[in-house]
Amino acid sequence: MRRRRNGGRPTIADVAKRAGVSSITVSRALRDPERVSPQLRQQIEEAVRALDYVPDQHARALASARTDVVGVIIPSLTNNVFADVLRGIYDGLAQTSHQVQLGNSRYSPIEEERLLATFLSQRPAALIVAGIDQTARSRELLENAGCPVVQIMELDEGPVDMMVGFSHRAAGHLVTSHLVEAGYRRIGFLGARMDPRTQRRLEGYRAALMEAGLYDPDRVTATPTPSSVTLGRDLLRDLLARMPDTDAVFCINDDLALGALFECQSAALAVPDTIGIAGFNDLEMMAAAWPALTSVRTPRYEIGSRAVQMARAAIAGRRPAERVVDVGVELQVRASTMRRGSAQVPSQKAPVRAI
Amino acid sequence: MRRRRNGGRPTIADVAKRAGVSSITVSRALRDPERVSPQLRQQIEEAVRALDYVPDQHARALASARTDVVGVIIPSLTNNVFADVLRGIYDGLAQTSHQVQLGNSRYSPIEEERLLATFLSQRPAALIVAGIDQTARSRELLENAGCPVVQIMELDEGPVDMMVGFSHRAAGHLVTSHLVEAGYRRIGFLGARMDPRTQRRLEGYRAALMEAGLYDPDRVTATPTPSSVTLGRDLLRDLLARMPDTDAVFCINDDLALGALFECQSAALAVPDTIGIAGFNDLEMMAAAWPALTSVRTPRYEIGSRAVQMARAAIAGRRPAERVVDVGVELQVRASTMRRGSAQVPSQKAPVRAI
DNA sequence: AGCCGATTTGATAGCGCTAACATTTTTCGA
DNA sequence: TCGAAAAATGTTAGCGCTATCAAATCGGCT
Repeated sequence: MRRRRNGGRPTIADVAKRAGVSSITVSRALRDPERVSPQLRQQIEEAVRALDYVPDQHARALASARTDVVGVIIPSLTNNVFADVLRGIYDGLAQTSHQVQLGNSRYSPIEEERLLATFLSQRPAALIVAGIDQTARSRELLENAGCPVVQIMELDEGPVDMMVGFSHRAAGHLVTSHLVEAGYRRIGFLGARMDPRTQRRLEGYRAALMEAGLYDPDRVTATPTPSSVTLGRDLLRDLLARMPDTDAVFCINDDLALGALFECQSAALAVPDTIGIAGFNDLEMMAAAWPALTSVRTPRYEIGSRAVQMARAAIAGRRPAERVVDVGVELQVRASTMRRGSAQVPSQKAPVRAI
Repeated sequence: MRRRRNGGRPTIADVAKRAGVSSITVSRALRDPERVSPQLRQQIEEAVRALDYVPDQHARALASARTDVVGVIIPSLTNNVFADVLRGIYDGLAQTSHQVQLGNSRYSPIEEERLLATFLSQRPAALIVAGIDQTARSRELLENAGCPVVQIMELDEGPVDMMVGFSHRAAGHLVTSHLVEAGYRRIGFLGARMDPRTQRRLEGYRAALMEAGLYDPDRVTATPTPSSVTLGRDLLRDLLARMPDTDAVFCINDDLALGALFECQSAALAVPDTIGIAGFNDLEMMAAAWPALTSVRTPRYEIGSRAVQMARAAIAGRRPAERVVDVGVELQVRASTMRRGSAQVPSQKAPVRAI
């Protein structure tokens, strides 16, 4: 008596025998029910239920050189932004037969390249990767991936395949313009990590201030250090030490903005009157802060679910017509940039959309 | 000419031919180098390098009924706590041949059970699951998993296999006792989500106040709603409306604590003098807040990396002697609970360890 | 030298599934 | 009613790897 290696689980042959058909018919009934007569289909379904049959992913992958795995490569696991994106991805894939293979590149293009190579060796059904700043080799790997590829978080003319995101440059421009319109004139910049997306927000900031004739490079405070609330405090303190007349700051993300707020509180600087503060991403806490903090709402969950949606369509052979999707952003103006006596006080009810 | 299904990638047979050995020897050289003579081993390594050979995971899984996949089931992707744990897990597995299969149970035991069944059908090398409150069927699945199982986040007498975490009850007791010692007498509780771990922190709170003769069930404010900073504000507002003389709150997590702080700021209640605030987890922002917020440091990253470490040891057949590891917690006393004129002001340099 | 056990290497036979082609059955227009 | 095309089902042959057992080689000891 041969011992089964798989621990006694029923195989497709068991189902076939019980349903009185050949195993290939079972395979078809499972994979492509349309191609099997209703009669047999029902018998097979019954047998599957009776035996509690679960197909073996590995055998399928080996035989068909295809898998149901969607590879996802993001630069950080702890960044709330990517957590939301991930949630969108997982939710989008929850009721399907797809599984997620998650890779953390830790903001390293080299690590990203390594992960990409590993993932591709497993012939994924699709790939979702963050950003557009892959190494040349990564780009090459993606182009020859042989599966749908969705780049997320950003917007660009030349996607490898598909793309969902928004323009960080435009978003940076949007916030900064708002600060100008709110009456601030000596607007600083607080940046951390300074990954490519952050750089583009800085570009938007710079452009907006140039247009307004208010740009002063000395007000840009940026560090490669990973972002944190504490860092937000430190950066604002530094900036104010160097440029004490700074009357507003655009913070590259909400953690820095929260840190800036705490720093103002500890230094007894009135927000928004002495200093205006704007963040980026509009995490949930921004609306709850006191004063509530202005930010830019980025549709992170939506990016994840749209990416999955596009990937699934492409897997099914129905590549979407629009290969680059701009999900846009919305400026959420709150108390932290509503200066007393400022002429322009946008309504909180009417968020401004970028692009 | 037969076309290869795998897209021209070299197989173990190609490596074998090039190295002048049989394929089984290559297999052994890769899996268990000790069992192959140094001579052949070197030839094989060279061939692997020359051909850029990467083993096919699926073929291996099919042939050996084993995989390198570590299944991880957590209740939330967006909760910072689990993000840190995950990072520990990914880092611990980064330089190995293991891969992570991540499942999000969304705090639903039923969903957890479903995920467990799916994961097990793929014969993982090990499983890491959050919590100890599995359904009976889940528990049964875990007990017959046929692979190492590590339960994380909590502590319990009866682990399925191995366990890494800390006592939430003891931690809740620790913070609450601190509030008592700091001179607070009408100490409220703010809770959200109220999953099993949260419940146990509440138990600790209750026990500590009972011991001090200060327990008042009316000061417990808990809701099944998922936690958020805004919710922290709302809960504190509710509590103060009902029990205006409340002089401190233990918040089930740092988001609620931050919300409580903002609520106090907006209502012009002095922290820590009028109201003391303590949180849980000690996220990075707690130290940066103004005033800095007292919290309990939970070693989340460490839980992830220890879990991986134990799982790997067990996979290698060296099950650790200690099957239940208590990573402990540390009370971080900060300004938010340092009442002016209070006799007892613990030094920030000497955190208190629970258990 | 000769023998035994240990070590190293190889041949064979699948693991559970599906691609590719073969065969049978059904459908339907002329 | 017949025949050709379409639809449904089956047969065969692997996918790339490893478990299992068999064979060859080696070292040490009498």
